[in-house]
Amino acid sequence: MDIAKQLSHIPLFQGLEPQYLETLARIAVKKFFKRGETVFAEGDPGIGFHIITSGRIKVYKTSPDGKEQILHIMSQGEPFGEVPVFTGQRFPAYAEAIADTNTLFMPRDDFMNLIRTEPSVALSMLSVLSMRLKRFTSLIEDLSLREVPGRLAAYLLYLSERDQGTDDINLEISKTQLASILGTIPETLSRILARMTREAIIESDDKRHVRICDRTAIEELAAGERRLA
Amino acid sequence: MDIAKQLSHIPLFQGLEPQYLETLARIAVKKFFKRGETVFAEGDPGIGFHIITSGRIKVYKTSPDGKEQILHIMSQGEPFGEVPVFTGQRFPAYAEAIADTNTLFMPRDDFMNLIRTEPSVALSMLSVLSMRLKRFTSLIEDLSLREVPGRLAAYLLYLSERDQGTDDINLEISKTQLASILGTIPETLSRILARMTREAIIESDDKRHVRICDRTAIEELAAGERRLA
DNA sequence: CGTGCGCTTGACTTTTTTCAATAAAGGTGG
DNA sequence: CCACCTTTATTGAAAAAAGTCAAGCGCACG
Repeated sequence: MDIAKQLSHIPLFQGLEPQYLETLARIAVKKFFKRGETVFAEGDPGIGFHIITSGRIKVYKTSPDGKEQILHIMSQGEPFGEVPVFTGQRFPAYAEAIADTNTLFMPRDDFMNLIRTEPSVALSMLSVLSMRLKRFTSLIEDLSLREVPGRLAAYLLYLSERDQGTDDINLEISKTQLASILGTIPETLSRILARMTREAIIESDDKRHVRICDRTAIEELAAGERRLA
Repeated sequence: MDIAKQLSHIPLFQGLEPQYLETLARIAVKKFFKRGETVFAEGDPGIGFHIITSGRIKVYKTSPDGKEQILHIMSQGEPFGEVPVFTGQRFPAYAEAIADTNTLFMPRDDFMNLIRTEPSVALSMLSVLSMRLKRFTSLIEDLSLREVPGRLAAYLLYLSERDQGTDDINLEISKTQLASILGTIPETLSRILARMTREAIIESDDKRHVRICDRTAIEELAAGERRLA
């Protein structure tokens, strides 16, 4: 597919004039990653960043003994790996394809040149990084100030809201990965889902799906006004 | 003092041409906050950001029951509160002066105009936000993958390194605030400092000072290769 | 048709928090 | 300069939350 056309659908480049899209299209490199493949590792030098055109990527940290904390899961249209482009340092985390994924790779130097001549791209990128800081802020708040049931409740509300307030939530990821997003382990998540089911707050099958039965209870859990028995 | 001169010392504006410094100086507004005063609250609209010229600011989140997680402590030359400038949304956290503090306040619209005409400022700001993302990444890693002794050890190493590798570390903040940075409570921190002292890894008096006695042990704790008895 | 991975559950351990009490330090006003 | 009061730090005992280890189930995939 035509790269310029793909680029024109990326939020980061919305409103960019066609001539610059052409420039970008010339410098962008198509890449493909098989499910399970590592895109970059913590400590790798960051010579550019990726934009996802299809598939899904998880960005995560690991502990010496193998536990994993997912920082975000990125899908179509989202850029990732930009931090070392602007700090000039190395990747602070790992990235791995959790589905077969196509990306456009933007080499650092070319992209920096574009930014120098095209302020709207700089502003878009500032917005992207700021949104990400905001999300990290929430994640830190969750990890530090809430217990796992509260984090789970907040996450379910977030997914529900993103899908127009539906009660039928498609997790889209495995429960093991959900545990890693919530900063816990599968056993703990499993137990808490069981408790919430027992209290008729949710229904949960094993098919990456959760149904909210008592939204008020979920909201109270997320707000810390309620606890599970 | 002359605002343009103050601005010329701010890393964010290094290398900016004098004419732009003059422009900035005209739009910047001097502000003063007394120790304990709130600079902004979570949810406030972000009509601009601050740059610290003297003093110290803590940026933090709170839980319903009053526990507090410090996101960062900012001092001279550092900007804070930029996120809503670029997201167009509200402040995602609180900011409070923990010492008498002077800032330069940069109104959003004027600053955005500067960025549109001066790419070097945009690049500086991208660098600032990227560094912050990197630090948040570490904080998330700490909170999720390490226990409190490991976090404390990593923090001590960070402070030591920042001060040219000295063994005599000046915390500069109260132990209550250190606990809040580490994502725990004063009691837990106190106990862990006591255990580390008992094992002759550190010496800790109550005067915002810690001395590293066994650096290897600290490094092993930070790397998760060792645990306290 | 088995092998493996994801998920669940139970029993147990570890870590951290909570609650309470005390001690020490620092600032304020007389 | 001292008494007083608030804040900060420490310690113990008990409770709660989450993690570890181990076992078992079921479904998907080769």
